[in-house]
Amino acid sequence: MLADTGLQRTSRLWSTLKEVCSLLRIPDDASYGQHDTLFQHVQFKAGQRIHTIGQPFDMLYVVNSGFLKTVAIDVFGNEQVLSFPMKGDLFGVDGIHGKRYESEAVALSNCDVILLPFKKFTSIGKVHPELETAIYSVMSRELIREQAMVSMLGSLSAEARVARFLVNLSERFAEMGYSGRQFNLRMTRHEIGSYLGLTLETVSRTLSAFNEIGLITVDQRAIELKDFSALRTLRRLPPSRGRAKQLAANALAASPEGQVTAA
Amino acid sequence: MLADTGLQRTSRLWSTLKEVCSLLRIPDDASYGQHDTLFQHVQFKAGQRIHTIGQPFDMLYVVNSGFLKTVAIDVFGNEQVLSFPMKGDLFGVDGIHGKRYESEAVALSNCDVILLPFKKFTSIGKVHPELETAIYSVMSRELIREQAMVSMLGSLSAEARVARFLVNLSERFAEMGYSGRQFNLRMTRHEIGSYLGLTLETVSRTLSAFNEIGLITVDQRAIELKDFSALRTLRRLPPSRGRAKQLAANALAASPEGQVTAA
DNA sequence: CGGGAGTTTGAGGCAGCTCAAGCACCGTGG
DNA sequence: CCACGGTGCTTGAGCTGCCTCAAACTCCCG
Repeated sequence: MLADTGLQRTSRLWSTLKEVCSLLRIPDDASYGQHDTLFQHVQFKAGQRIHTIGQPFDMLYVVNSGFLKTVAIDVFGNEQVLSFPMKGDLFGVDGIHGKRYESEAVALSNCDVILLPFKKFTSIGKVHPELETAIYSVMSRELIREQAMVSMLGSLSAEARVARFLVNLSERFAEMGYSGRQFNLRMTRHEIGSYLGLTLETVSRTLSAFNEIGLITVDQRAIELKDFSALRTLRRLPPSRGRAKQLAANALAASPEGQVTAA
Repeated sequence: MLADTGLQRTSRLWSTLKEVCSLLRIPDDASYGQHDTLFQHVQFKAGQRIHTIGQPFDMLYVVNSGFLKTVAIDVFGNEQVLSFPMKGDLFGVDGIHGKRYESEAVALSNCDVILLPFKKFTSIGKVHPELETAIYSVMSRELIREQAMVSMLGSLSAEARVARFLVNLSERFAEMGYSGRQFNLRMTRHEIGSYLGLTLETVSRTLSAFNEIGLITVDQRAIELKDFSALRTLRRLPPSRGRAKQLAANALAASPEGQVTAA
């Protein structure tokens, strides 16, 4: 089953339905307490795969701690990062339809992941109508997330994408009880670029540019957000000194022999 | 069956569960026949809105005939086309999570749409376990579709996106029993561009380029696919349009009547 | 201390965008 | 019937944001 994809020794930790729901930010229901079903935790080390493309689907997964990425591989063999699941996120949903996972999930750090055997989970849903609705709700949430990604990739500039990425990360960290101002990236520039539809160089340059104009400070993986609201609303960077010079040079080059513009 | 793909004026007013499932391409189940619940059809004229952003959610929708678009509107008021639902497609799913629709759905042609009151629909799911699984499956399918979009927007060139768009459309038309070779686009260049993360000019130019090198013929909304497999595997057009023309000319020069000089 | 993976930065090129102009199509009203 | 206006489509020309290629630097780990 999971053995070949790097299953670590099974932890002795188990979670109740109530705990799982709380993790997933699902509205609680008193009746869940009655259920004595326990869900198993599994530990993964950085780099290990939780599931791979084409592997038969039988589980959903919820992140209890740690950081992961999910990756699609297109027809031409290119990897594309689809999401960075972290505490409270559900993944594996894309396996439901075709009975096989359509993406792969990789641990970016040591992780603690809760297994939700799909059949078992949905059968509990029949006993607890609230849970069933909640499952639909979580899947809907995932869909909305993907729609937001599509929207972002379809219309935002590189700077705006990176800015939103930082803001989203910050909010996630804050939700998890960490600082939303200072944090360490868990992924490489390459992975961020893949996620945002940019090259790693563009990501690096954009972060450096944000750093230069005081929106953030960045040192390798360490990030500090300095101007949250500017990041939030950023659409396009103001002309840099370099670009300003360039524009000024162009303007000067044009004016001497050019016509005088009427006021 | 519902195979009457004809005009809306004679369309049926109600469908059985069995018919809805068949439309959705959900594995059938004999027990559905027992259910006497009927689902209402509603007709929309081109341009009419089925639901708008922020409107309270209570229904899912299935397209019985006609063509629609779903649109997100981002923070800055920009429209972004998210999908082009057509016969057999489900939409409205993004409303489940927040109890309000996150996107709006607009009819591109006259449409016949089946209403699925969410509460009623899921409560039937409790009686028919197969149906419940099927609902999960359809939602999972939608998620996979969005993932594919993200993947496309993140990594493919303009030409590849347009080519895939045509191929996907073609396959959908074929599934619906129409010709997959010749069809009319139901959406504007602007809408296609928004969907693919391109400008309308780029869409237009790309279609013209495909036309010039013989992959398709295009005249306004009328499309004919000439080289399906080339469209399928197309990654990037030869370097520039100029050179593309050149190459096309060279290729044609090899065949008898192929003497073509660059314009 | 050496090697590999990740990051930064520069220089230059090109795909796709912007701006602009003209054409095609279609419904409406004279 | 045609004139007319509005919407959508095509095509051109120029620009630029992001990519590509390349080199050097940092950090980590054995």
